[in-house]
Amino acid sequence: MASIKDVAAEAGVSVATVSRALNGHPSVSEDARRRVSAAVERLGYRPNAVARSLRTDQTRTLGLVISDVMNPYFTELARSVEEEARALGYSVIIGNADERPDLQDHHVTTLLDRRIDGLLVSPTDGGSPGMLGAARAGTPMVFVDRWIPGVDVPVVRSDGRDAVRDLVAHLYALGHRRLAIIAGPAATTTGRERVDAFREALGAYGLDLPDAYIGQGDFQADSGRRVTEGFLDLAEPPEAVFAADNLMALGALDALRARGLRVPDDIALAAFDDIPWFVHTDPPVTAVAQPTRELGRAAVRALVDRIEGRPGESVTLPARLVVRRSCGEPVSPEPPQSPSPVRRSTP
Amino acid sequence: MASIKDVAAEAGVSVATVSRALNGHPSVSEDARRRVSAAVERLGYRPNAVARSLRTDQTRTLGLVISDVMNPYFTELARSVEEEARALGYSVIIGNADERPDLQDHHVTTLLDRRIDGLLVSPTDGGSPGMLGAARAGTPMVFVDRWIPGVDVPVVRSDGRDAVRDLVAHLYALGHRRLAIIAGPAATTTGRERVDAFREALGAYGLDLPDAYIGQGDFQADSGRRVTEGFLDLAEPPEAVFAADNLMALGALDALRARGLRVPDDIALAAFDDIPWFVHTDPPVTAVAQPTRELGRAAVRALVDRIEGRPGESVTLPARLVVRRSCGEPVSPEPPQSPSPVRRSTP
DNA sequence: ATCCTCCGTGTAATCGATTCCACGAGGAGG
DNA sequence: CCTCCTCGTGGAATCGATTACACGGAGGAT
Repeated sequence: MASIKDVAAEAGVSVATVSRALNGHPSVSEDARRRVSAAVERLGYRPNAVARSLRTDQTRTLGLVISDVMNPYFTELARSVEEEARALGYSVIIGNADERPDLQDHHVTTLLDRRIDGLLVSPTDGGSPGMLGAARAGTPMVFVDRWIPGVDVPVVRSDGRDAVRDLVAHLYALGHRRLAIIAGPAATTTGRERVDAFREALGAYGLDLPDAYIGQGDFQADSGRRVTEGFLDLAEPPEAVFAADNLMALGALDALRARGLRVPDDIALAAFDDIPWFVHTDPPVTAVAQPTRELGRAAVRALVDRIEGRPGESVTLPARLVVRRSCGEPVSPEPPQSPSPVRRSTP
Repeated sequence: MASIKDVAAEAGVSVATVSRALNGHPSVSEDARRRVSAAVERLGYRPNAVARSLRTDQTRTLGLVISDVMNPYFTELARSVEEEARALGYSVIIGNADERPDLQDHHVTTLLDRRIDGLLVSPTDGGSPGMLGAARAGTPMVFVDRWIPGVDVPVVRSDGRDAVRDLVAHLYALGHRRLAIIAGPAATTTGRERVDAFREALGAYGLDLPDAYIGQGDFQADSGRRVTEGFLDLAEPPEAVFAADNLMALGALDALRARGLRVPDDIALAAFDDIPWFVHTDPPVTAVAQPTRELGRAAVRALVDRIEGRPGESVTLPARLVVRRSCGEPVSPEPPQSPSPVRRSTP
């Protein structure tokens, strides 16, 4: 592979001039510029990004450590992150943690060793030593989707509280009273928040959320299956099940089908995170949709701000309820705008 | 960030000794080794992978340029690639080409600039200049899923011919005679092969595949929708539609639903590439399943073989038909093993 | 004519690792 | 006691870029 020296020799100038010509430095004569371009062309020269990174101490690369790539929500997030990063002149290296803290740590370490310019993380747990160390050491960092309380890092996420309230209103209107939730891991913020939002919304209707109706899942399909089976074995099974992510909803659907139960006639189902396939499941699944694309873009912008010395702010975007048929036939033809009886201030 | 010099100073030895100690070189005294470890520990030192790569001319990184990450098939492929690579001590940088040749080229170039050790590609088109150049220049490279004829690079893929024959047999047994296909881009091998396999299987039943029953798609949901609408507008619409990938099947499902058609009663549907969601669509979709995980692993092994100087062989794995309800009720309780009347030699 | 600026260019230091080569100490063998 | 190895170690070159600094020449001001 041709190096800058070869180009210099070919163009009959010094490496310094080649470098300057290539980087658009002003003080290079038109003549030199042309000869360099010609030499580059002839040799098929491409600058070695590794050498450049070593010298400049920047890789123009972002690390993205994601909880689970197989989850369509995160796939879409990853995609929008890459898009926005590319638009800003950065590459992205994705690490898939598979909801495993040890893998998450492995990726964080590897990315840091590669001297990425900044790190985007949706933490699997309360924070591995490697990650906390990086945050403390001042590596530009932004949490996306999930975050770790007490760590001073901008957070880009979506707030599902209103949408969950809309969902409970929707379920209530359809006559459901015994509502259960398949929760995510308590170690994650999204795991806890969604349960809290659900309980709070229930409270507004005078319903409570007994422990038996809180199933502990791990954001994977299998756990959705297992928890749902537990619900069905209860003396008084729930009338509606809310899965805290789309994969667990898939598992729940599996379990219900295995028992020969019909949705929504025998039991209602809703999910957090909307995905294209929910339109085509049997029945189409009512879900809380996050503005995934915007989340990814906002996260990248916040991170690049940090990298380039600007503040880099936290962003919270609202989620919204998408009503389909899995909780019962929609009551009215128009989508419920905000049917909750307990209004929040909405200026 | 602490460098090897800091470690050397802290341990009271030279940088050469630190390097040797860290890389398990034999001729380092037990004493020096201990002092280096202690210094590393105290400083929280991590070797700079960028500097190491520059010197050793290897990054221990693989590039994966994928046609479309949002396609669950490719997501799973990417995941298994990363897993196997990690097991072999490599990292993976994924580039999403989004079925766009220009983006594919962008990623290939970027990855090459970063001096990745090897490249895994599922080409979007007939081969962009950058990619062909890399192949010619001797960059270790392996094609996965799709390939480019005439380029001397190992190919890891799955052969759907038998499975497509099984599918046609299945459709025939259910009484369908007018069979159409939503094809992938003719520029891709998988796009062409699946049509060829389909036509060949049809031939075995004395059926032919008129041009009107070959819809030109691009492996994206929208094209599946569009092509399906075209089929339905025909004077004699097909009785069964075979989508050459899962996303186009999703689009087809959309279009059918929009027209108020029932699957499989009004029209049958099948897809290439099986995904978890097909179990839960309405109706569950009959599909040709590729051994995706094995494909990813085999591809990485072939590539690493090349990188490390071993031959690196092409691999072709068989796909298999998974019958569900979207083509009609399965005729027999047992899965069709190979119901095709035209037997191939199967020793 | 002299001095000062500015412009274009080249030389060389630098980034953080790996690794070739040389060197001194110590042990074995003659 | 001398020579020859072996072992552990350090000095310095090297990878391919960027960039501070120096320098020569041209042109303008005095």
